[in-house]
Amino acid sequence: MASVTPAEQPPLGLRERKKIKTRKAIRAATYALIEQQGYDATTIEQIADRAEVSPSTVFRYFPTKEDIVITDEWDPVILAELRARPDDESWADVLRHVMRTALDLSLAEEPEVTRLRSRLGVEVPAVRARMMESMAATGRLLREALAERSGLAPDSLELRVFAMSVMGGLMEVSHYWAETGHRDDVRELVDRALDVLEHGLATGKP
Amino acid sequence: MASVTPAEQPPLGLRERKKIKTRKAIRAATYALIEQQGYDATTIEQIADRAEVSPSTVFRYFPTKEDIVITDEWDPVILAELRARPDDESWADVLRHVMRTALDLSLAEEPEVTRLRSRLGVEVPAVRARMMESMAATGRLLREALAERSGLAPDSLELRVFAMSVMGGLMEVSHYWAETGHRDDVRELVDRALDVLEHGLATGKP
DNA sequence: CCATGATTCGACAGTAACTCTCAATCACCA
DNA sequence: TGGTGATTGAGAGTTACTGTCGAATCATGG
Repeated sequence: MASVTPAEQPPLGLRERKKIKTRKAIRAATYALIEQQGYDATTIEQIADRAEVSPSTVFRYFPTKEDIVITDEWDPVILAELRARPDDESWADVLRHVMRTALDLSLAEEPEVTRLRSRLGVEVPAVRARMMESMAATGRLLREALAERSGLAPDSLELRVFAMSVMGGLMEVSHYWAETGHRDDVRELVDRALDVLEHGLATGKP
Repeated sequence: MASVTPAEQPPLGLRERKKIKTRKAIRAATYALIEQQGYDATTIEQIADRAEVSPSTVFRYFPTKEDIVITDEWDPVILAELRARPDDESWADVLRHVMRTALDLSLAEEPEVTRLRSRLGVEVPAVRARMMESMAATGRLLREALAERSGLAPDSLELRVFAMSVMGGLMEVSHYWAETGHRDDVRELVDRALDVLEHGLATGKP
């Protein structure tokens, strides 16, 4: 695999490099503090101290406290992956593939963070809220892709409902994963979820 | 119809009556202020003033500002309706019926509020977040009902995913309704959404 | 190598949502 | 009517977040 990393190759100036470093420092500080104190008990001031920046800088990098936790850099990757799938593949298979890629990357790069994040998604309402926002955003991406694939208008009620229902289902997978401490089989969970989304509920009664 | 109103019949004491009045006053004040100033510009203090209570009282009645906007009293009604449907009805029909009842009630009782609420759902992130929370809660109700109906465990991944995906789809209907100023045909929108959720996307290609 | 212009940073002040506490008031019941 | 427990109001405190303003830092052209 030829460099499957989040971002860019352009020769990045010193300024940019510093920015990335601060960004990372803030996120690392946040994760560490949350691990040992919990989310609410962790204040922006503490984060700033630990990351060796001023509180104002923290806000310059992340609009809200929740964003420090949930922001990641996979969206462009996902989008690319989404567009790269063959035209005749069913949406479920496309999603299966895309989700698998995203999960693999995320789990490989920073496994504890991935877990912590999904745990916070169940435990802290504010974080959950922010996650749903970003889920809705991804839903909009998804419906663009599905529009091309299905020939439906991207803003038709049908497509919108469909995309959001898929995202809702996938979000539930994350919660389920966090609640029932399953280990590495998130991907299996995703597969099962996509089966449900594709074929509907397999009820006991016919 | 014999009194299809949110709540109770027991002879309510003066204390209870006052509580209900204050609650209503706070909500009314909030809606009025938001109509004329917008959500963010409206502070709790203003709401308290207008409702002729103290700010602390406002917080006593509603945990957050968003709750003042989105709280309603239909959940018990919905739940009852959900359980009352015949056993052999398909989940889609059950939902169709329940949603229709809820919408009819809500639109009949306070049409402007219903519209405003769904508008705020698109415009104000915090409100949207709170709506999704309550949507998730309703999703849990839904999956209880679906569990009885389908024979699946209420906390099985499959059922959870299914319920949340349905709720996601329905939430999108509300957003769609708010964005495209459709008039009275929310119910038609719901019908179309449920068709999608039941049968999947009707794509252009076979 | 230095001046210039653009960013970025830290410090500070301000707002508003929420929390807690305590004393005063009020509805209910004997 | 007097006691009692619930409800309220006032106030002070915490914290996330916003805006502004010089100072410091850095990329760039001469």
